[in-house]
Amino acid sequence: MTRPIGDLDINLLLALDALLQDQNVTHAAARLNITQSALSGRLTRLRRIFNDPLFVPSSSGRGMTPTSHTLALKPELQRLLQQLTQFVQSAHVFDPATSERTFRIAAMDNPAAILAPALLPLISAQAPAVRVAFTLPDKTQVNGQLERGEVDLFIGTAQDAAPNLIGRLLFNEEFLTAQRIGHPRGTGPLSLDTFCELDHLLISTSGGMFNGMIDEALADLGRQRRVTVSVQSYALAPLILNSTDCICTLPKRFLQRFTSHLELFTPPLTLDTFSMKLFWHSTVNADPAHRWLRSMIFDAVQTN
DNA sequence: GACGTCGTCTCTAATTTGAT
DNA sequence: ATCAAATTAGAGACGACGTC
Repeated sequence: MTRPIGDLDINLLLALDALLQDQNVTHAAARLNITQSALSGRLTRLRRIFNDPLFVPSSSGRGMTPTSHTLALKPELQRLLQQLTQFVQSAHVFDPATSERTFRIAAMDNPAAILAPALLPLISAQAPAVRVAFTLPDKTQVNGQLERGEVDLFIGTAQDAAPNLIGRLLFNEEFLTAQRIGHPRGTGPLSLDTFCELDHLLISTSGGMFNGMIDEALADLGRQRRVTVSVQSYALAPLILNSTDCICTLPKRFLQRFTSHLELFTPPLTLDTFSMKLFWHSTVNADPAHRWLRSMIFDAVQTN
């Protein structure tokens, strides 16, 4: 009965490989830089694991001859050792040109829309076989996903990230108001009165809400607006603005992607700015592949 | 988290065994 | 007698576990 592979360690595989090369315990031990006795002990353990003598004394009385079982193991052993060598090297080296790695970035479609157009050409130029998956973050799950390695990076605000994550500023963001080109109310900046009279589109990332930070800012001024459409996805906003008379107040960098269809102007009230940050877990901080991906993202932000 | 104890494993050096 | 492999004894390293 063969023993479970839990008894097997890499040193035993290296011993078997050395014995196959030298077919002599003393010479193989010298190759491995251990004593003949130590290699003899390893051979004993290999024999127990494989339930086979593996090597028998040569008829000449000098050296050991591999059994047919050992010779059958040889090609797979060499493949295994080659794969182990590559596995160890891959932990220290990341080659974008040959990597087929898939990176997962959790980001709302606002920062994804800002980053992806600049980021993806940078990545494909250096790493043609690398794949990137942008996923919508579940704020209750994303910290655990980062810790478990299910997500590589999270792009969001500090309030959405756990304090133990490593975070770096990507950009500071301010708000602009957008309306479709040809809007019946005319062009140019809005007065606060007109702003409050028009229909508004609101993006509710949690879904279904009709009030947000802008409504709170208006309330501080003793004013209110009318939100007639609430959507959960940023991607819908330009489409709806383009086909209705709604106006919408959204992050500047996002809206600037759609200036061919939308007219943008400064909102008629003071709104807080916010910081968009990149977050990752400390377990991947030194990972060469992660470092490369983070550098790509910071480069992409610079070009925005 | 630091520390001590215990059991297991692996090593070396010395010795034994077996083939020629 | 010589050479090579196997075995044995003892030492050290290491992990698991319990205690503080």
